[in-house]
Amino acid sequence: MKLTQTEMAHTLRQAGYRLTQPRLAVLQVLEESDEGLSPEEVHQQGKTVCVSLGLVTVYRTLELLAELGLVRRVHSQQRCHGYASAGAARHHLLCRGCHRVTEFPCDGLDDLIEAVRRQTGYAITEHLLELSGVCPECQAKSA
Amino acid sequence: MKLTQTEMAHTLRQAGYRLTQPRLAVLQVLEESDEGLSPEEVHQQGKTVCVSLGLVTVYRTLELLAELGLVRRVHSQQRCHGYASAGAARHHLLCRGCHRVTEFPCDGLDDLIEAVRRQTGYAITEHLLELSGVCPECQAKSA
DNA sequence: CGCCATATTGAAAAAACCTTTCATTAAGAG
DNA sequence: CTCTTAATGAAAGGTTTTTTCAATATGGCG
Repeated sequence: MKLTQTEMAHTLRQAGYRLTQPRLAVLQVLEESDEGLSPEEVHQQGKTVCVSLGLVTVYRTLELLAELGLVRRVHSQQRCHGYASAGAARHHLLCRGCHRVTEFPCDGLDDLIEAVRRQTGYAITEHLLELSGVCPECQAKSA
Repeated sequence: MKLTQTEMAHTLRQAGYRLTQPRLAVLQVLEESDEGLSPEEVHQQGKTVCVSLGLVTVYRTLELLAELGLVRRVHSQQRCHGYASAGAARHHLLCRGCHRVTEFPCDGLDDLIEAVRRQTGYAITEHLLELSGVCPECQAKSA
């Protein structure tokens, strides 16, 4: 279920931000698309809604919307360049404090994936599960 | 459980690649680190192992190692710039063919997360689950 | 309804990041 | 040890992202 532009606009106002044409344009583009878009793509499409829309504003708006949870970052294997040593598993646990990357045993995911395959018809070949939070050491430090 | 440099080196040779100083340096850096590293960071640390190591080689080596599964890409919320409209869920299903991003109902993940919390002591606040594969339409097209 | 304070914008410039090219080097088969 | 060629590093080229700053438009207030 997708958020409507109106709901998104409401959230923006609630958080004390102005409801500007460029922001509305970005919201509309994202709402209408069911692909993951790059800033450049949002910019191109957004200009059909708000002619003067600048790329810089797209960057700023996307960041803002992501902060407010109206938009999600999508991570493609093509475009991202952060690396960690790989063990057997492909499941990461990130610590927001020390940025450590751990891996964790991951049971029960296969069932979930099988269920999604049945429901959607997708042939699922890869998965990425990243949990993030605060590790015990950093919890202790901040206490 | 982390792969040792020796095991990694073995895999490289198996796949028909040469075992070069720069590659060993990158392997060693990644093995010794338990953080997600950027190419630049790998380069800096790698130069202490192989003085002549060039940044270009780091890029090439990381890509190669990722292909061989010796290294994983880690997706930080800071560095990546692909976006999609956010619905209620934070679970993406990507199609490799048409790059569509769908969301899927995700049951059973909470149990998994709770289990990880118990085992590791992490306070887990966020998660990202991305499945990727080929959607039914694209499967039909390529058949 | 129109004015004003200021958050927001867009353009340009700067910085960071990533890729391509190509002559040189070094791995490893023989 | 020699030779073939994969692999390297430096430089140049191209993108992508961020910073800066004057101009603009939003929305509260009269």
